[in-house]
Amino acid sequence: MTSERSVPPTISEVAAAAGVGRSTAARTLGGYGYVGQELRERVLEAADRLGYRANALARSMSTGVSQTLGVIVADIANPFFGGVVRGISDAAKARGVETLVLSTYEDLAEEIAATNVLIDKRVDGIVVASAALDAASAGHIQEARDRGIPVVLVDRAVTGLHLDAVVIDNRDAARGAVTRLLDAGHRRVGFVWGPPVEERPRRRRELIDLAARNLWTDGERLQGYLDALDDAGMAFDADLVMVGAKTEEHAQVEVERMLDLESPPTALFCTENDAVTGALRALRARGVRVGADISLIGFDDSSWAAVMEPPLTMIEQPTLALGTRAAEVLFAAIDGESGAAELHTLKTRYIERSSVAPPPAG
Amino acid sequence: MTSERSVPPTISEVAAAAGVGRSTAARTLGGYGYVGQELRERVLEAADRLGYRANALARSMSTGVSQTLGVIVADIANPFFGGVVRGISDAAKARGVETLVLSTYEDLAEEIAATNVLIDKRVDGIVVASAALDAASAGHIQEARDRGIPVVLVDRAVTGLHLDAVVIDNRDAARGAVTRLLDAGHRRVGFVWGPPVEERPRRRRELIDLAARNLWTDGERLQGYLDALDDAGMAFDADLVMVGAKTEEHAQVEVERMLDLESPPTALFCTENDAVTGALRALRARGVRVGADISLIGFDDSSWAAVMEPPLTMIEQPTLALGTRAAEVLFAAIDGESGAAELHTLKTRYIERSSVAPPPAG
DNA sequence: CTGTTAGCGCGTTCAG
DNA sequence: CTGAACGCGCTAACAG
Repeated sequence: MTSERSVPPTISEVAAAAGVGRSTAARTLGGYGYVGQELRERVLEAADRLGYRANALARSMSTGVSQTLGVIVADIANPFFGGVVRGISDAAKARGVETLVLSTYEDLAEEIAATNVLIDKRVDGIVVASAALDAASAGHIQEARDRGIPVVLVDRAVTGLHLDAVVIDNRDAARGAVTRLLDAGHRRVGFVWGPPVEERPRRRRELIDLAARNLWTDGERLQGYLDALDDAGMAFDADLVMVGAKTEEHAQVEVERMLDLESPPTALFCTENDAVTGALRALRARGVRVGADISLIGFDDSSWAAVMEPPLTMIEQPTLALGTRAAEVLFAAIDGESGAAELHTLKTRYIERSSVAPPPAG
Repeated sequence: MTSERSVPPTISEVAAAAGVGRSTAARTLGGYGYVGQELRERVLEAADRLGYRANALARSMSTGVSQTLGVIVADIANPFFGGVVRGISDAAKARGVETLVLSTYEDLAEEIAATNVLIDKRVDGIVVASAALDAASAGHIQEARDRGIPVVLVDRAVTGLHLDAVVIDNRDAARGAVTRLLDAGHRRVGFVWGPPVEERPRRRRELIDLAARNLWTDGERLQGYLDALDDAGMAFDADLVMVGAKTEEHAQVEVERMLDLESPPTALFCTENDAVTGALRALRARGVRVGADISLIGFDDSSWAAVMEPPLTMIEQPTLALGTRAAEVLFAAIDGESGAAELHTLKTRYIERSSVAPPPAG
């Protein structure tokens, strides 16, 4: 029976128990200012005996620092963001800072609400993978900045926002992957995942405009796809790009549609994990064999990709590094050491396995 | 140029701007007590004009309620916990409460540190998937309780701790899965994943003791495996259970070892996602075909399991429900509506696909 | 209905 | 080196 009390002891109680003034106790327990050897020990002993634990809330109130940073991502259950968040919180923990994570599920209204919550909680900084498409829809981010809270973007830069951003080389990665496909001899390469529009853009120009007005990652990857086509002097065929809802189910629908074309794709470039599984469902439904009848390259490597039949060639994103880098940039800003806003681009890794082969003869 | 100030306006400033007393402003902005129609509007207008936003820290200090709950899991990047956390934060958000997530990576020391942080931040409640094996190593959880912070366990109950816990029917699920394998005619069923001991337990009794002294989930699943064997009147063979590090790599090593036995398993029961991929690596390395040469059932369904060749039969865990339920139980405790500690068991779902077949003839 | 007053627990001058 | 006194921004009794 330790008969603990349900209300935690305050620093004053510790001081009383130790027979010293409040501020002497505060100084030793807070680790600042001068305290004599003897009193310090008495305070420590009393604190230990009473089970004293500083009230972080009260401390934050008077210091104005919460030792907490906020992270806003689309979906914490997505392994990609899981990795990013882990990277951030690892870096934060190393600095003695906690991490508050909020999910928005790609909803801008939720993102705004999340930002307000973080502002209200007086976090020391914010890392956000924003769903905002441009500066005009990023007022909430501007507001955080105006209130003196440093913000860094991760995974997705927002065009027009003069802010630090940590992203990967989406465009180059996509271009490289599609080029590999082209080099293997493919002339018909399907692009799987977004943009989320109803009408299929028929002209190259429309598609580029669309890319520019879309989520950073999607747009960049689409541009990379077009780059590769350009490099090879090939025309773009609207029928080979997926449009509509970005879900596994719809990816399947779109790939099945492509397979039914008169001149179906002989290779697929999938820009998301769910795009890969959706495409695989379509291939299975149509009895098309990966690596033999069709080639495939996906984004977001996962352990299962290596045990597929055949093992899938994938582009791996440095999720942890994305997070730790974002945290570093944020800490620099918090410490007032940051200069002009910068775009930090991390490299992806092309993992070659067995899902790419020359197109079937004929 | 909106020329925002970097220090946010306080409620007193709003009151001054509106020409009313602080508490009138506080009452309208805080949404409590009576305020006249006209003054209320003046306050609202002033607050809006100044861009007032309540300081949640200060509010928490005086109310003693932080409107925040803490969640401690092993690894936020693990899709399983990702789902649980999402379930919790969805339920929390619906209640206007925020969620603080901390990862421990299965390290008890980290878990204790995380608990202390949450106590210091005065969260209103804690949900934890604890790595503690018994009440003796769960002192930190007791301490939170002693300080009046409700705690509910999720995914893993801790034997000896008189606390609400929300878990799945691990033992039944394992027993059911292994029974299916046995019913299909298999006599040699390998158990893949844990316990993490050096020496392979030779007797059934030792294994049961081990199960009892291990992580809740692991132990229960192992018991279920033994149950199924008992039901079928079959003897347990120590060579068919994996021991050692719980990693994908080691699972591969252990499965390869099993395949090299004089009498290798004709079926595998994998109790984790990484156990499945590890096992698949081993099968690939040995040229053993799933569904033909060997049957397999895994835990933790994921979208990729459905597109494997053949599609994998899996046990799906209700991750979101686990989270929402844990949150509900926690809220009940916070509201003082909870009775005696209870073990809430959620059902898993057996998803039959094509990785189970009769053992090969011969 | 409204304004005044007193804390919440801690950090931080500022005399002693 | 120590302790008293004030303030952070807000809620909550309390009179008016």
